[in-house]
Amino acid sequence: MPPTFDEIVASLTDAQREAVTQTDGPMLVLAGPGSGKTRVITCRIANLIHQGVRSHQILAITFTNKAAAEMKQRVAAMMPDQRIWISTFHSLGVRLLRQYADRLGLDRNFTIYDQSDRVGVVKAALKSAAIDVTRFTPETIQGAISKAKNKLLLPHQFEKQANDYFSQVVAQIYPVYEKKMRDANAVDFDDLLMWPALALTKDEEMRAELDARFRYVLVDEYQDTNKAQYEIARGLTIDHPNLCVVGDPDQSIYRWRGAELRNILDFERDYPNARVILLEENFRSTKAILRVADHLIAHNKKRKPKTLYTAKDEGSKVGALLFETGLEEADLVAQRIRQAVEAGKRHYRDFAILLRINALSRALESAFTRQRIPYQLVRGVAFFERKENRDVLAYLRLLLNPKDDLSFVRAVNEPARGIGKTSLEHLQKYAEPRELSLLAAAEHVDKIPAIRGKAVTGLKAFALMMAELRGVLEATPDEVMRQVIDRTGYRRMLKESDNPEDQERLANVEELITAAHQFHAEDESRTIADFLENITLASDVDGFDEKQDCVAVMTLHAAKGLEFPVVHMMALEQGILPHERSLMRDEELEEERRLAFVGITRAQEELYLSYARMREFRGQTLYAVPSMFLEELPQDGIETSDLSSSGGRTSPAVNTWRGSTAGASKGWYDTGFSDPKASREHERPEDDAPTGYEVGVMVHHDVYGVGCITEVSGQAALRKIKIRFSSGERSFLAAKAKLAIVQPT
DNA sequence: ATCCAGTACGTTTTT
DNA sequence: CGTACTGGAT
Repeated sequence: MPPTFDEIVASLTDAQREAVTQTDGPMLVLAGPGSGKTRVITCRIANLIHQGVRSHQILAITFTNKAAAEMKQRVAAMMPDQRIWISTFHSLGVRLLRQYADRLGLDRNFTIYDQSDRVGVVKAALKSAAIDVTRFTPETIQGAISKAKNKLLLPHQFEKQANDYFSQVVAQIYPVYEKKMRDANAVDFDDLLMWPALALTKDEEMRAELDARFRYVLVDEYQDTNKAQYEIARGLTIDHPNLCVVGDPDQSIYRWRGAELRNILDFERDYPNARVILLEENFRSTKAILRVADHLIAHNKKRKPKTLYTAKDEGSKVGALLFETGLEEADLVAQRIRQAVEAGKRHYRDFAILLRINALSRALESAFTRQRIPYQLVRGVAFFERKENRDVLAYLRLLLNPKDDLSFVRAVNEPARGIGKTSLEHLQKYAEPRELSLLAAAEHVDKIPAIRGKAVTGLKAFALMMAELRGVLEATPDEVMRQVIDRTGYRRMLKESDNPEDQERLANVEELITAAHQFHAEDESRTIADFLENITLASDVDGFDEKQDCVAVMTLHAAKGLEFPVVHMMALEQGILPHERSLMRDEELEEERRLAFVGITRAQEELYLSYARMREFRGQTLYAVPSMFLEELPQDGIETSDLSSSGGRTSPAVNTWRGSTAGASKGWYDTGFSDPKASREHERPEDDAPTGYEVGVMVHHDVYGVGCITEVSGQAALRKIKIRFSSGERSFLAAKAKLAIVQPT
């Protein structure tokens, strides 16, 4: 029997209850980590409904789709059958843009470009504006445009305040970029916030309409809102200032993305009669963990101090673990996890490994695979970023939005249709002055004399095929996907390829059909367009499934809002955490410290901070300097163990390396020995005695059938090979496995 | 037009 | 170390 609403309210602390029951007027909830923030928000929503507020008058905004889904579920548990609008800022933006498309001068079928699409647009803009900048990468320029948009600066406004050379270059490209976006009927992530924000500040009629519609607005993770998001929240709550924002300045980790800590710090200025509630009691972590977190974050100067406390036990000491190398770190952390599970103390799902950068996950993946430890890498969108999947999705995007030139270029010659670089350039030259999309130009290919031969028939066939496929769009998402894969020839291309990697690509593309099917099965009203939108707006954590019994591996950013019994934070080394690019500026360094704080406060019972003496980086092994944050922890609160293979015997004191070489500022020191590849070269006599087992060779196994070798490692008796069968990947000792090489026919 | 091999290049974090 | 792009050969 679930508790009644009254029982739930009764179980809240005084501060929490006040945040839940004071529903009218502006409210700022400063919620420390683990202080029951989500509980407060969901109870507040439930309470509003309890008081008779209509569910469609409530808008709750979260940071990720996962958080939104969770919140919906928790509200539904208390107040069933209510349809409350809970979404991310970006999803809200999409809905507003589609709803008010006419008013904003947008076509309703716009495509949402992700960052890699945007880089493509910048490249195209550079090309068509004939600007040749070798000094700045398209990525950097894209980043600057993104920043401008976060600040709600349109091209002409940006130009006015472009003082340095870089900004002036960006100012030249920004309007071209915008033109291309409009021509392609595309919007980027920032547009999803910028357009609604500008509309709310400029179109009073629209603003008042929306303000009246959303009587109660709640914003989670308010410390991470940027100017555009601020204006959206503000614009919706002028006539009905029932805005409740929840956040923690100490957990602000998106400054680089335009987040303005000022938004939360100045809330009381914007809403002078705001009620401020502090949630300082932590219900998540042990005293030992909380003390470490508190001590660390106290080193930030630009900060409002607050006291964190918990009624929980002291718990075990926080462990600082030193390893010899990054590889050992991964191996031994994996081993510790496995031993705890095998001893029956823990489940795999109790563990999380938190990393500053994604690149660190490689070593872990290999350690987990070797030790047969189940894990999930929380990097949800990676699957859709594979070339083959992007290709297929490009077809779909082009079908839904024929003006999407970027997708046209991507799809038109994959599989090959004889349309090369020169033909495409001719097509572009024809289309641009005529304000035609590339697809429309392809339909007129007869009028373009410069295009000849195979390219003519190829373009015609492509245009015709797209026209035919457009008729399929009404089918279910999975059926549309299947038709696209089949009728574009994409499946055939992969199937007939003799490159073994293409068989995996085929499997991935087929997985898209399954994904579309599942998407539809969850809610039958969803279309293929919804599917595409969902993919582009998905965040990394969205794919994380805490019910699966495996170790979670993710970045510190992705971990925000989650909690785990045991947390391992890895690579606490200068240059990684804090990241080398933050070392120059105090504000960025403080953000790194907050990032560490977020990581530490994810832990409920046990926390381990690990680092290594040496770390392989970009092919060479460098000495690492322990993170300055380790020195900022209460020394009596942590227990340091040297688990390195040398046991600390041979290593000189870390301090003797400091500040001597050029690498000092970055925190890296050359170890003086060359990269491991060189030494591996010595011990590779196995290449002289070929066994026929090479990557790409097809083999037959008595049990698993035919598979393809994906990896060969080790030598002689220890030579191992990894084989991918249709049933999955398996490793064998080459000497023992009953394998026969299948001769290609 | 296409393919491949060689090189240049860069690497935080993400909706 | 890996990928992405360029320039050469076919």
